Amino acid sequence: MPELPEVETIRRQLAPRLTGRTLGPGAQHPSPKFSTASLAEGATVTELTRRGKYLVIGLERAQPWAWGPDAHLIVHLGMTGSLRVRDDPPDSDPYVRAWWAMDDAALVFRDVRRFGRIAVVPPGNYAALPTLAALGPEPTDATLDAEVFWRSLRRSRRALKTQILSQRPVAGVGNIYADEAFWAAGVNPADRSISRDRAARLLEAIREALHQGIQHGGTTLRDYVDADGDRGANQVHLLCYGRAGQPCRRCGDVLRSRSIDARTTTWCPTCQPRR
DNA sequence: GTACGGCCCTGTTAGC
DNA sequence: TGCTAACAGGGCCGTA
Repeated sequence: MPELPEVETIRRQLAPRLTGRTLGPGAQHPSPKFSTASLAEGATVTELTRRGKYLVIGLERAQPWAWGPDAHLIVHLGMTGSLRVRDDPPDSDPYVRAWWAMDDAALVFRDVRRFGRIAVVPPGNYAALPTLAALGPEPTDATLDAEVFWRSLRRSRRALKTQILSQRPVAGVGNIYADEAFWAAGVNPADRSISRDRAARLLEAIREALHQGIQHGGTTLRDYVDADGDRGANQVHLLCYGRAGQPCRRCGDVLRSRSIDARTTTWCPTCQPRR
């Protein structure tokens, strides 16, 4: 499931292939989650950026939109989404939710479970995407220090993992990297409060987990492929996520699993005691 | 404003 | 073997 490292991997691959190219006519799934993709037709790609798990594709068009000559094509990959430049027409693939012709190729958004999302909006106007509009700072944001992070976590009494998955304290962390970071920091994900020192460790662990994910081209458990259609390599480096019932790599105790906020959560009862 | 539960969606897996 | 139910989960929305 694409989180920040997977989206960043795709962004880096697609940026040189899309920048300056014009998106031609294509097709869209009728769901409102994808149908506005047609608004990008006729536009030229100016840049590819990323906010959290959202890919933000800058567009400009000679014939302006209702709001002006520039727009953002927002792509969220959901759980099973992929965005690729393909040579072959995607007509026969039932899981393609949107595509745009590009000269002799096509930009193709494929998403089996339809948890993904596409939107064309005025630049910076993300009202149609509430989570993006209220997104917390990027993990690399220099203004996000331990103090800021700790104060953000202190504002709520929800489980710490729920807060991290909300994308508010920091952007881009999903279930996999959250489990990895909580384990690395020795913080119990079900805790509802955290000390300043432990918040600092958790923030550092989140940054390290995401950095490692990017270095390995993302994590592929089942569906994720990058813009080349290749699987990521980070899954062999996971130390906690998906290892319930197996021994902790740090202390040897058996890792446990429970549901937090309807997300399967794996943790070590010895390394990550409740506080 | 915050917390929480339910829903969307479909391939895979477990259980009978 | 074949069927059914449970499961996976990011984001959104309605309700309390």
